[in-house]
Amino acid sequence: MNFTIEQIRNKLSVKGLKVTPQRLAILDAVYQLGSHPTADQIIEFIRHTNPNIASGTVYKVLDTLIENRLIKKVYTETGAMRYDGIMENHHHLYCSENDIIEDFPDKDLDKLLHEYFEKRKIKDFHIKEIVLQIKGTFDRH
Amino acid sequence: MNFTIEQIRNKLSVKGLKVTPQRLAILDAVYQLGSHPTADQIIEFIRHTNPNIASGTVYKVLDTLIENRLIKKVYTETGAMRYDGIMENHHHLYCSENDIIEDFPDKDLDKLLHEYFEKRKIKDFHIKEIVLQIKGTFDRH
DNA sequence: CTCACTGCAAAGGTTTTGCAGTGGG
DNA sequence: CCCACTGCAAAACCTTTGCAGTGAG
Repeated sequence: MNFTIEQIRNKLSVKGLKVTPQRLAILDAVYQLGSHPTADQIIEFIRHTNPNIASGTVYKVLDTLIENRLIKKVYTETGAMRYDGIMENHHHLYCSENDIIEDFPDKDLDKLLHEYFEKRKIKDFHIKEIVLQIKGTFDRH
Repeated sequence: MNFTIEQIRNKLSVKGLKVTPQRLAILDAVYQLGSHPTADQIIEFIRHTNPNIASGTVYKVLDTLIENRLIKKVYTETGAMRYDGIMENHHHLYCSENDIIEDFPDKDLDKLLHEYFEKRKIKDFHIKEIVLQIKGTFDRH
């Protein structure tokens, strides 16, 4: 996931958000860090180029980005929230041994699930999104 | 999910755990409360019969129960962890509007997924468990 | 120029930890 | 009896909040 600063600037503009150096840095960090960073990892990463950023600001910006559908939260096993810059539907491989979460996009699987739930309606429930938590272990890493 | 105190006592014994009033109360609370209580809800529930229990103890006992595969953690959107007494494979309906998490057992779906991943092997990853996060909204409630 | 955004610091909520004392096997 | 478990209180975490000051549009 590589976006230029110009592309990131544009993503913010399109949503009517003010383009601040902090927002650029944070969204860039989510993209560059890739594998579902925590707020803390984002702060760490940003401090290299942006030493004065406040952690409160990072949380506020992350919330704003979520509200504007530029990033997503990922539910995790540990206390800390993680953030995900990929907005296309995809699933997650969880390895509890080393706390890794990998992306698992699979169009065929999405199609299969869609067809299944077309037939198998859930009473009184309207599905918006289905995310698989595929838990297991990596053979290497 | 209704277990007698004797059954709960037995579940603990089988795992080689000491049967203490606190552990009985906590496991009983997870079963009785049903829909994925938080630690706080468990403490609240237990205090009625067990006013002196320490919250630290509750967290320790919950960890012990998880290690011994008597309960599971449920990943959630908010900061707080939730606990689940159903050990059979099942999925979850998430409604973010009212923070409800409902169980969704579905053997046919499990079979479908199992067959799918028999064919569609994930490189270097060994699947232990698949849980669907089915996100959406309840029509009533 | 103005209002949304940032920095700072304090507070809030949840979970963990250490240690002395207790009770289950 | 002995070691695992509990109660208590402090601390560690992560995240939110309020407010004064700043800067993007």
